[in-house]
Amino acid sequence: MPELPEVETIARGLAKRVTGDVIESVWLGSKPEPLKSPARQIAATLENSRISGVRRMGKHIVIDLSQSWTASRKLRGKSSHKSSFKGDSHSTRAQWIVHLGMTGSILVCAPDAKVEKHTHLIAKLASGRELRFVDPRRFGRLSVSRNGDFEAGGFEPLDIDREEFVALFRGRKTPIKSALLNQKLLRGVGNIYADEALFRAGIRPRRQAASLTRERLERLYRSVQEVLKEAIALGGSSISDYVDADGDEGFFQLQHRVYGREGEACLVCKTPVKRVVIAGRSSHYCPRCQK
DNA sequence: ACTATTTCCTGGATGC
DNA sequence: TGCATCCAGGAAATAG
Repeated sequence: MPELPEVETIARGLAKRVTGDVIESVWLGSKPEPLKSPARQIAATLENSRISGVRRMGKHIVIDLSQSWTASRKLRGKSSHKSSFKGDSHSTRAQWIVHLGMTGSILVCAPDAKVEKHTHLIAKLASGRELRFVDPRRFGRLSVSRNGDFEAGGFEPLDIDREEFVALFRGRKTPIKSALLNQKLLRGVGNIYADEALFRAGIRPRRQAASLTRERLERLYRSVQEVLKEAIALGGSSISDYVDADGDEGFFQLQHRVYGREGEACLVCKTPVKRVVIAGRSSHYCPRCQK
């Protein structure tokens, strides 16, 4: 389940492998697609575009696209005044936005590689390779922004400053766990890292957000950043079948202190880890260490 | 304006 | 062994 550290890892891997390549053609599966933009618009935006970079925003992968000069000519005809700007690709900036949902993955592979079940999009690259979007559970979403102005919602957890972070929870009656998962507040924190950050901060997931003191929230701020940074350094958490763009697994799952450890001894005090359901999400915590 | 609940989807695990 | 049922999760939609 890709959250911020996994998406960061994937985006970095993709950036390394496909930056500079050109998407020559796009195939979209015929079934109802997990798309947010119309299929025609996605294909039209991607085709003949050069990948100028890949980055992460929250849990979204943003693939920056620029129309190459030759592609412009091919599309618009040689008389098009649009393509006569001085070789500056910035004016045809667009974005391909990928949300992996639960089970989505982006693969870079050879064209003769077996097409996996649940492949929804294949982009043929000028280098001869293919970029494929596979998502069995179809919670992932593809979209495009034609003018490159995609906005992902709340604050980046690793960029937000302490005061902004504290202010996020002011007056919120919702459980702190739910607030951490709310992408309109913070973008990129998911179930695993919310539980892990709350454990490190010594806060129970059900605690009403507004009831936390400034000191508690400052500790949570440090915990969120710490856990995300450590996870990124280890390539994310490989739960179920997550692998990065190179097919490598992450190792942060070995560092989980509460997530997925229901009934096991707390690593600090040996009390069995509890699991409760908050907002439909399983939440793990130590009843002794977290108040 | 908020908050809580339901829905989408499929593979893997569990139960009888 | 086989079939049914449950569960996981992010975020949009819906309900309160």
